[in-house]
Amino acid sequence: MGATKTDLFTKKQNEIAAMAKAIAHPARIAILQQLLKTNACVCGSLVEDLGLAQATISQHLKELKNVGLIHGTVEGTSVCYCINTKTWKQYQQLFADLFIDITDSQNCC
Amino acid sequence: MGATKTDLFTKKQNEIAAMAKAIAHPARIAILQQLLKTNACVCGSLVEDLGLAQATISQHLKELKNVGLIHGTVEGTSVCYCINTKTWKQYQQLFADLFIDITDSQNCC
DNA sequence: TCGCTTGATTGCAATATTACGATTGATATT
DNA sequence: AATATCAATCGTAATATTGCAATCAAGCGA
Repeated sequence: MGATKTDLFTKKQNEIAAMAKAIAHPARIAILQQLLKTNACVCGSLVEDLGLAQATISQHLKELKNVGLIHGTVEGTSVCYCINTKTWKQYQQLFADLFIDITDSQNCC
Repeated sequence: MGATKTDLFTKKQNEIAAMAKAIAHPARIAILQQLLKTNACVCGSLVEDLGLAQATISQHLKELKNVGLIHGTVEGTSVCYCINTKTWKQYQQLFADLFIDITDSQNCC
């Protein structure tokens, strides 16, 4: 017990859940918004901006990297992060597909 | 430690994260898709469909109810669940806003 | 009323997540 | 080479989530 029973669900369902989990934390939302806003790679300045410890930020960045939403390139001692446009568009599409248009008539109770 | 430091983030960021968390589990995705597909309220038959224990399904339904994505009405001994159209549209809008269009030129590294 | 069915709740065990201090590895700078 | 800086990783503690058996509560039919 305790672990999600992924074998009961379709590959797609597990995939959607994993993608949602990646953005299911305010720090990761904040990181993504910061990357969108500054357009460029803010790298380590995210630590000052967010107010979390360096180790914690690094952990969140790793998760975002794992699902491919961002990628980082080493620049000297610092690392530059930015949105992965391709994956970003996939997320856009996936959530649009999930929250498909629904008519009020479908509502039954 | 261990708990999310919500006070560090904006209300909106916490809200988005909470919404994402609500759909960050394959069972809840499966429930929503089933409700969309059958159009009507499948109620307790979700238990047979998904293969999880009744208590577990009930718990997931409760979470979906908590964020307002579904609502249930008692019909005799059974309970009829369906999508909450209003909240559904809010989710649709919120994720569309988050995954805003991005141009490849914004990509810097 | 008495059972039967349905679904919510409780209590518990297993696992996952969040957060951070401390350390490590890599690259600049002096 | 010695030192400083940045970010990843390790180890650990606290908290959250997942899942289920068992129980509870409400409505229905005989």
